[in-house]
Amino acid sequence: MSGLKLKVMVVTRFAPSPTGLLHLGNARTAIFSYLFARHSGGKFILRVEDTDRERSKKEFEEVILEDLKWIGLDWDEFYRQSERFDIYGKYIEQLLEKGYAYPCFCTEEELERERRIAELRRVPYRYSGKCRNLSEREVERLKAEGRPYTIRFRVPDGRTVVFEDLIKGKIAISVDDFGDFIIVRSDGSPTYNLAVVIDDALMGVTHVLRGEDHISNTPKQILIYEALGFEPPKFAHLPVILGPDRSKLSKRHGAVSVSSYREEGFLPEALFNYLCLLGWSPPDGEREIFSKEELIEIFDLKDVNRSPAVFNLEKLRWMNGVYIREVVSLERLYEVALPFLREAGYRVDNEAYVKRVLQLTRDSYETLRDMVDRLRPFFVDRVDVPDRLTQLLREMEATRVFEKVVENLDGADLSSPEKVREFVRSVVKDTGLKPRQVWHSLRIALTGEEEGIGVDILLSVLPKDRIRLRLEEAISCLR
RNA sequence: GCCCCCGUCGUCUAGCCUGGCCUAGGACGCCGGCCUUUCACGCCGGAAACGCGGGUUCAAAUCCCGCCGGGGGUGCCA
Repeated sequence: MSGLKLKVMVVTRFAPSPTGLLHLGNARTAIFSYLFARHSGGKFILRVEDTDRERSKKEFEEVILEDLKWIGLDWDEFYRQSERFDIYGKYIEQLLEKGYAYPCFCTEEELERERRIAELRRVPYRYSGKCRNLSEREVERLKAEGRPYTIRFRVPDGRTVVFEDLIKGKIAISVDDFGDFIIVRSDGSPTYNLAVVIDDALMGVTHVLRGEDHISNTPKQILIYEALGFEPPKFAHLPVILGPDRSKLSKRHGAVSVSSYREEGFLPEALFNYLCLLGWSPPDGEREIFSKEELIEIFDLKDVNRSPAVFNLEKLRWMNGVYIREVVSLERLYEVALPFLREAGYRVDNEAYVKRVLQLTRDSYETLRDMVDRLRPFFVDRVDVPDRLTQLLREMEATRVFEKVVENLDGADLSSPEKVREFVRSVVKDTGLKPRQVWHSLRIALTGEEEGIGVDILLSVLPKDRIRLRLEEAISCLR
């Protein structure tokens, strides 16, 4: 602690609504908010925005929290809006009393009709203001009748709200573009625009980082801040993430949830790193691989791009490969690989063996899913050789190779890939066959496939009894 | 339709603020070569961009204007 900074502590928050899985775009927003807070030694708050009782689901909340933790985020405070309704109630009263808001008895059908008419006439839709000036008596009467009502914010006429966005710069929006908007639903629950303002103000949020799809909400919120007598925070609207067709990344582009990437065998470190590079770039140099700690150190809003970025799975895959082969420790790789190997039904009780295999093969797969396929020969007892390849073995006179190997197996030193190559060279010499033929024959008998991991690596870790078993099986099969 | 935002290789981007160092740099992907027991990995090389049109200036990717293009919003969703 330098103790020199007298600035007010930075407080950011991530506010997901539990109406679906954690989307990559939201995950990136969360990451940027987190980095920004941690960079300045500030506070990062997680707040579940579940005011919409219809669509919010507890299961989604659980998965979102799990995904946030998985990707490496931690938070200092946690809130759930559904538990704060009484707080909102107090402020709603205040707005009503001071005339900043009023009850609206228009039904959804009525409003829907107004909207359709506006669309037909090709004019921008705004609430008509029908209930704006209802007398107190009228209001009481309608309430007494039991008519359901919402509460609308009374937007001041002719106002243009201007704010300085930390990423986009100055943004000015006229209130004519939206009109009086609903802040309390007819079931009494506050809408997003109201709850978000009260919470951000009460929680001391200083910087609101969110997707740019929220830009149009910002003037509404600023108006509420003013009506409530709160100081608005700074806003930073992040460009959205696009799919390959340049429309907002969504389900129809395929996997978009953090959990699906976890299931596909991506490492959280790699996904975190990749997401940071979408819309942000390091201030100097051309490096792309950064740890979370480094990102906390160098992250700055001024380096956030203003334009939307297209998500590129190929690059994510590449980066994941970089993490698998050279960034993470063997210990860490073992940790993340184990569940995948287990799930595939592989025998992984021998930790040293699994680690040996991983260390020798880690430079040849980009995801843990790929790894599972790639490592099959290391973890199964026997392999199936398709007829086509059995035929090929015959043509290559493979029996001679296998017999020779089995014959010399006991005395052979197969302790390393180098030693294996030495051994195979002797087999080549003894059989008089071409090196290619020998290697290829061994590959097919040992893996049942024509391509894959290096045979030298395979032979150097595979227990001799398993080598013998596969070769003997191949021999009998060829007879 | 209306409002707002954005516009450098196919994609992510550096450069733009503070014009000249830009014959525009890096990365993914792509193509070619090397390595090699296969596929990968690795190494070497290559193709590939300042949306268009005006203006300002000795000089513009960089500043100004217009156009075009893309995106987002337009909910009793967030």
